[in-house]
Formats: sequence, C-alpha cells, structure tokens
Amino acid sequence: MSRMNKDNLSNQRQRQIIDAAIDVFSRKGFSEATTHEIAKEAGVAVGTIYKYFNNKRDLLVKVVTDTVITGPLIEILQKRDDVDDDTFIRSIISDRLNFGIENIGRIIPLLSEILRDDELSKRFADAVLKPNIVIGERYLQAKLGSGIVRPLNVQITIRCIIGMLIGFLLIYRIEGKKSPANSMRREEVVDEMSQIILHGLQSEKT
Amino acid sequence: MSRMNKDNLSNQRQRQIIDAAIDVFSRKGFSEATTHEIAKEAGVAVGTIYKYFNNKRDLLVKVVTDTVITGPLIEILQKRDDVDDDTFIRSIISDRLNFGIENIGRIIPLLSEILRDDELSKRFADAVLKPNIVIGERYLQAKLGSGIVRPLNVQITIRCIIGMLIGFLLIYRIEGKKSPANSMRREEVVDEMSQIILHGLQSEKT
Amino acid sequence: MSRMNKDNLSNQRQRQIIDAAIDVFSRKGFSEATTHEIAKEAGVAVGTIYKYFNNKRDLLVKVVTDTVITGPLIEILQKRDDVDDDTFIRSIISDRLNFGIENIGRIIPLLSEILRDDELSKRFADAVLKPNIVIGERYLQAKLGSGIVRPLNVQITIRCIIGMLIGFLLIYRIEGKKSPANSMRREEVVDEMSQIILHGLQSEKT
Amino acid sequence: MSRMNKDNLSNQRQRQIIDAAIDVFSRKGFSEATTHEIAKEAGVAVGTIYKYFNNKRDLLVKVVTDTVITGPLIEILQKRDDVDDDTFIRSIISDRLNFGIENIGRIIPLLSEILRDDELSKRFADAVLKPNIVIGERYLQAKLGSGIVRPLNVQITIRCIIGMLIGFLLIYRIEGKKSPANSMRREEVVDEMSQIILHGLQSEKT
DNA sequence: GATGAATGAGAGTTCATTCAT
DNA sequence: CATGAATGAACTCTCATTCAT
Repeated sequence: MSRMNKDNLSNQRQRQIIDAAIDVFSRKGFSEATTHEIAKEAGVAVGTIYKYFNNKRDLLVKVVTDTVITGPLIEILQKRDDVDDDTFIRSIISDRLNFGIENIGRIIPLLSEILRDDELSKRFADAVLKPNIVIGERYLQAKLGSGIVRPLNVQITIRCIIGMLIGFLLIYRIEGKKSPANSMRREEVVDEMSQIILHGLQSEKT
Repeated sequence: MSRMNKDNLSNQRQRQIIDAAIDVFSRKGFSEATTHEIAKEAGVAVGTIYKYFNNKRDLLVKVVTDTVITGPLIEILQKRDDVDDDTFIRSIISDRLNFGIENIGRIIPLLSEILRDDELSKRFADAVLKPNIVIGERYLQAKLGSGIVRPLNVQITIRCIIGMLIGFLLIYRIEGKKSPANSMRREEVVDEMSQIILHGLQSEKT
Repeated sequence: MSRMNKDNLSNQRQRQIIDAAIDVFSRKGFSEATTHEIAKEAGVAVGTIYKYFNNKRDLLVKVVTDTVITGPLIEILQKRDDVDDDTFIRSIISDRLNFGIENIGRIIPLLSEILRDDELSKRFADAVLKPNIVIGERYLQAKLGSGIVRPLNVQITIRCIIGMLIGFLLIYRIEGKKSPANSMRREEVVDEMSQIILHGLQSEKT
Repeated sequence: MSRMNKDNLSNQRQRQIIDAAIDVFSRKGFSEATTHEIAKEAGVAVGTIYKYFNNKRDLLVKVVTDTVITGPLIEILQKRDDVDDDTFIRSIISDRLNFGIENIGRIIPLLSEILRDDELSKRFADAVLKPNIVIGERYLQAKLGSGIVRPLNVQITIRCIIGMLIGFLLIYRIEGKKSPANSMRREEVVDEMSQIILHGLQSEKT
C-alpha cells in the first residue's frame, strides 16, 4: 500500500474517532463520556483511540479545536469591504447565527467544556476570540475614524457584539423548543439582531 | 439545646457544605469535584454531606439554585418607573454586570454545568431566564406602544440584550486578566453597553 | 420511681428493640438490616439500642437466642410417659410442626443466620439441638431395650427425625404459597409425618 | 490466538472467579464477602470480575446455580427401574447423602443464602426442589398403586423424605466435628436413613 | 438514660489506560 | 497497526458506632 493510501486510511480512522467523540462529548459531556462508547460509535477498538491520541483529554482538545475553533469564522470578516456597512454587518451576523443555530447541539456543549478548562479557554481565546475581536476592532476603529459610527470604546463594543451572538445562542439552547426564534424565519432574527447593533433601541426620530 | 439552636446548627452545617460545594464545583466542575474534597473544605465528614443531600447531584442542584437562580435579578426590574428610560436601562446593566463580574468565578462555571444538564437548564430557564425575559418584554412593549423605541420584535430584542450581558461576561471570563475591561472603570463599561443598547452603533447625526 | 418500675421500663425498652430486631432481621437478614430501621421500628433512637446491646451482632445473638433457642421445645418431651408411643410421637410432631409453621417467617430466616455463623451455630447446637437429641436418644434407647422398635442406630435415627422436621419446614418455606401443605388440614400433615416415622413406607401387610 | 483459545481463556477466568466466589461466599456469606477478597483469591483484579458478571449478586446467583442447582440430582432417579425398591431408595440416599457430606462446606452456606433471597429461593424451588419432588411423587404413586407401600399422602411423604435428607445434612453441619456420623462408616448412615424411610421405627414383628 | 447528628472506614462499582496477541 | 481483556486507582455512597447534649 502506498504511503498516500496509508495516510488516508490513518486520517480516516482519526476522523471516525473525532466524529464519534464530538457526538459523545456533546451528548454526555467530557467526564460522562467513556472511551468505550466513543470507540463503539467510531467502530474501532478502545486501544485504537490511544494510537491516535495520548489520552481522553487530548481527544477533547482535538475535538474542541476542530469543531469550535477551526470554524470558518474569520473568512467573511476578511472578505471584501466593497459592501456597505449595514450589509456587511448583517452578513456577518447571518453567517455566525446560522452556523451557531445549525450546530447548536455541539457548539454549546463544547463551549461548556471550554468554560471549565483553563487550557481550553486559553486556546479558545487565542484561536477564536482574539482573531475575531482584533478584526472587529480594526473594522470599528476605521469606521470610528470616518465618523460613520458614534464615538465609542472599540474594545468594549466589539466584545458586546460578539457577546450578544454567543449569549443569544446560549439562550436559544437553554430555551430549547420553546424559543420564539423557532417560530420565525431565520432572516428575521438576523435582521433584528443587526438592527440592534446598528441602531440600538432608539426611535428613528431621535 | 433548644429547638432554635438545633435548627441554626443544622442550617449552619448545610451552609458550610453548600459554600464548600460552590467553591469546589466552581474550581473543578461537577464531575471532577469529589465528595471528599467538598467535605474536607466544609470541615465535615463525607457522611455528613449525605445527611443534608441525597447525593452529589442534589448538592449541585442546590448550589446552582442558590447561586445562580436565586439572584436579586428581578428586583430592580420591578422598581419604580419614575426614572427616565436611559437611567433605568443603565441601572439594570450596571446591576447585572457588577453582580456578574463580582461573582464571575462562580457564575460561569455553574453556567457551564447548567448548559450540560437538561434538568438544570430547565430550572434555569424557568427560574431565571423566563421571568427576566417576561419583564423585559413587557417593558419594551410599553415603550414600543408609546413610540419611544423604534419598531422591533420584542421577543428577539430582549433575548439579544440579555444575551449580550451573558455573552460579555462569558468573554470576560475567558479572556481572564487580559480583558480590557480590567483596565477600565466599571462605570465606563456599563456606559458603553448601555449606549449600544440605546443607540446601537450609529452616529448621532443619523 | 421505684427500682421495680425502672427495671420494668428498662425491660420493656429492651423488649421493644428485640421485637423490632426479630422483625427486621427476618425480613432483611442480618447484614441488610440497619440499626436505624430497627430503632425506627422499635420507636427508639439509634443510640438507645447501644445502651442495651454492645453492638448489632449482640442484638442478633439475643434475637436468635430468644426466638429460636429459648423455645418450648423440651417441655413436651419431658412430659409424662403415661401415653402410648404413637400418641406421644404424634404430639411432639404436632407441637413442633405447628410452632414451625406458625413462625415460619422468623424461624427460617434466623436459621439462615445460624447456619452462617459459627458462634450462633454452636449456641444453637448446645441450647436446642443437643438437649432435644439427648432426650430423643434416651426415649428411643428405652423403646429399643423393650423391643418395641426395631434394632436401629439411635444417634442417626434421632437426627433423621429431627432433620425431617427441620427439612420439611425449610421446603415449606421455599415452596411458599405453592406448598401442598397449604391446602390440607394441619392435622393431616402431622399424621403423615408421624406415620412415616412410625412405619416408614412399608405396607401394613409386611 | 485462535477463537478457541480465547474462549478457553475466557471460560477459565470465569471459572477462577466462580471458584473463588464459592469459597469466599461459603466462608463469609454473601454480605460479608467482598469483591476485593474474591478477586484476590481468584488471582484477578477487581475490575475483571465485572467483565464477567454485572455485579456481586449476579455472581452469587451464578455460584448458587452452579453449585447447588446444577447437581446430578436427577440422574439416578431416572435410572433403570430394574432394581428392587430397597436397593433403589438406598442408592438415592447414598448418592445424595455422600454428595451433601462431601460438599457440606458449600451446600449449607449457599442454602443459607437461598433461604434469605426470594429470587434464589424461587430458582432453587424450580430447578432443584420441584424436579426431584415430581420424580419422587411419580415413583411413590406407582408403588402406591401396586400396593407395595401403605396408603399415604404422596405429596407430604416425598417432602418429608427430601426434608429428612436436607435436615440431616443441616444438623450434620451444625454439629460439626461432634456429629456421631463422623465416627461411623458412611454406609452405615445410609443404611439407617434408608431403613427409616422403608420401615419407620416399628419392630419387624408388628 | 435517651437522643440523633456526626463520623469515617470500607463497601461496590466504574473506566482510562495498558500491552500481549 | 489494531485489538479488547485486564488492570486497579479512585469514585460515590452506606451505616455501625460514638458522644455531646
């Protein structure tokens, strides 16, 4: 078998394990998940997991990295600036909100793991939060300079906006089926959130 | 010993255990926390924990209920309406943000537990989220009727605002000491967040 | 309070505890019975049990001694010999069988405890088995001398007869409601057993 | 390693555990026996026990089933009828008595467990008691029809006979070294018991 | 004497990890 | 490389026993 095939096979095995782990960690949480269940769901033997990961925790780190951290988060932010600001912000909100809602069953449980683990928190901070914040800050700073936005503290503001996204998803998850977001078109939700960011609560007249 | 004293002693013991549990659960998370460590920290024997709680999970439920759920959340919201809207919103933000930051080391880890436990989620939803949302919705609805705020979807908007608070705290926790909120006066942060809610990003001129 | 009353009260307490213990030990077995349950059933505090008995095991010993050992076993055996042999044997069988069946729910569970405990076995052997065997052996020996019974080994025979009684009760207990003894008059059962002892299986003609 | 070998190894392990369990349960009783002691005696780790049995109680059930229930009880009973009745009964008594005495250290302690456990009692009733009783009843019924035995209640009689065997062993166990059966040839004991069954106590002359 | 809250040793059980096959 | 039986440390929970009141 060629090197290529071997690698493919190896990668495929690893993929199976990670996918199974995502599922089990999401359903049970890290501590309640057992290596046996992951192995079973991956269709491999327990020992095989340890060929690809040093231990259960390393597998969690990989899962979190793959699922939450290596998201297509930044892509849009880096996209062209040739759109007007409203459209730009709306498209970011739309992208992140849809991604979040689509993957709510994985994102929130894994976020839960991140919140209780210093190393994961740090990784998440460095790989997800920071880059997004930086990009957001730059964007806002630019708009601030051009007088398009009101004078504001860029650092706090961007954290509020990202926080709103995360917090909204969190509430969405906790409310479950009862969430009013379930009985609306997704685009409406995106619109509402975008409007808050752009105009706050104030009446147009103000 | 009088009945009164007995009850006091009993309550005190329970308090010791709950306080220790809050601490250990916050530091280690539920699964990694051991009953022995909680007992040690509470200064009681392991068996004593089981005199007051049926099992470890019941203790968690009590801890979450006491710490997160039974908060003075609603009080301010029910306060008089004789203040202008800006002041009202600002005072709520101030209260919740300060409470959250002050107790960040407990709130977020316990939130993490809530997120992975359906029963806790439901309790949190019913006892914390729902009441606050309802009050917020009513408030917003009233303002909406009087034309003070722009036309908006009340349900989504209130969830965005509460989400912003939660999400901001979450990011604050994850960033740890690096958070720029640490190098600002608390009131500034409150102001910024209030401004976003009230005016969004838009320039005053708009 | 007079000395007499004190003693009575004390004896009464002890009686309460023993009665409760008989009940709980019979239902749960020694190991599964808890001192709390016994105390509760006796209507006293756990600590009170330890005022009357050194420990749980001592309570068991007392219970076994009271219930199984100090039975009215010997009385009949020591009765007058002025009845004919058939009547005598029948009356013993009747007495023991009725006592056993009446108290089956206590006798067998406590026998179970005796069987697994060397000290209890020894006590039972000395206080119950031996006296009865000795009396039986003497009786049989006398009858043997007078030619009324066939030549036989007195020691083995008496153990077979007492064994039959015990074993029959044991089977009765294990079969529970399904036992055919339940659908017969007690006297019939006594008759059958007596007949076996007196005549074995053989036809009258022999 | 071939499938065959694996199975053998697996069976062997299970055997080790069961044998150790028989020993420890017999010595200590179920409740006082610890999984650690069983594991130690079996020469395996505690966890290994749980690979083969769901829990301690399942192990007990298996032990009882193997030791007491799956006995060669019925074989002889089903044997040829071409022997005369005296010989037939004597051979059964001989077989059961020898088996019982040989295994007295296991049989009685396990019987003790059976007596205090409803499920085990039921299993014992169904798997051991009932089949033997049924066979005995049929045998006796046949003899009854042919006038070889005196008129008797078949159901009670067979329970008395089996009871005699069990009860004799029970007394033998309780008396321990002091039992007079120890200072006799085994065959003598068998003869005596057979004679009681066949002729009762009565003198030949009667 | 009576109480029952407190104790803590010790139980059954689980499961991440290893390693001979 | 893959396997999964075996491991044993460590967990939660129980309960006989004590002792201050």
